[in-house]
Amino acid sequence: MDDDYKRYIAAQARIFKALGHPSRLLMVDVLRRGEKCVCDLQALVGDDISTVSKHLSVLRDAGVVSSEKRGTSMYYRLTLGCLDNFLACTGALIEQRVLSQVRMIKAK
Amino acid sequence: MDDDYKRYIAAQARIFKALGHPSRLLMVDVLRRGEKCVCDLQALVGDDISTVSKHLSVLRDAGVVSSEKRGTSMYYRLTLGCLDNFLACTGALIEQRVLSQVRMIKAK
DNA sequence: CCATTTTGTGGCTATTTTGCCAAAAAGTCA
DNA sequence: TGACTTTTTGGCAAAATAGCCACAAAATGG
Repeated sequence: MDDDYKRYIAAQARIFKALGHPSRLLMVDVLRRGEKCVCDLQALVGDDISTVSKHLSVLRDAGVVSSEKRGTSMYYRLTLGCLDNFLACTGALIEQRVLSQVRMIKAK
Repeated sequence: MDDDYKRYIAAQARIFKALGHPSRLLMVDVLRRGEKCVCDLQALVGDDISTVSKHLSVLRDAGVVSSEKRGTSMYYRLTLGCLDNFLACTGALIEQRVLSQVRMIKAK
């Protein structure tokens, strides 16, 4: 029971971990607006395409995205929902922290 | 502009990264129900207390939690909102993946 | 069939993260 | 003050991650 709970949390942590890299979150953010091929995502993040491919496999293994081959290209789409709302919250947290840093600087 | 966007995404990725460790997500999950002292959280995850302390500093640096000393103990509380909703979504994703694995096993 | 395009893998090094122990801070209580 | 409690920090070794290059796989077009 408690062991199941820990396993469940570990599975969720894996999803957060997959999202916890700038290039991967950038790709996921763009995928919110619709599917993209690897080449598009490679142009977006600017890394070597093999690096992008490995990042995408991390996201796929975590279940965050799914892929489908059509013609010569592989298309990735988002499978994780609730991101709009949550990213708004993390964004608010970031805004808030920036503001508090500004206040700290002013208080000097 | 595009550079600011990348910085913003990187700041958000830092939050996901902080949540992307089983022990840290476990503590955060419990903190949803109210503040806890370090000793409580240490008992929860079972690691050395110095390890727990470092995990907490990662969460604090990312802005996910805040801390306050009262008496002899340090109390941590959650500062990031929207977690209930998002964890429900990641949970649904995990359920769905488990089910699809069961189907794959049965299909053999 | 062969050349080309697109994506994934293997292998490697550099960097980062993790988690423990020991010790330092910072309070608290007698 | 001095012993004790709670938490943090420094330092270290093991493990994991990131990102590049070279090459393999798979599909397409001529």
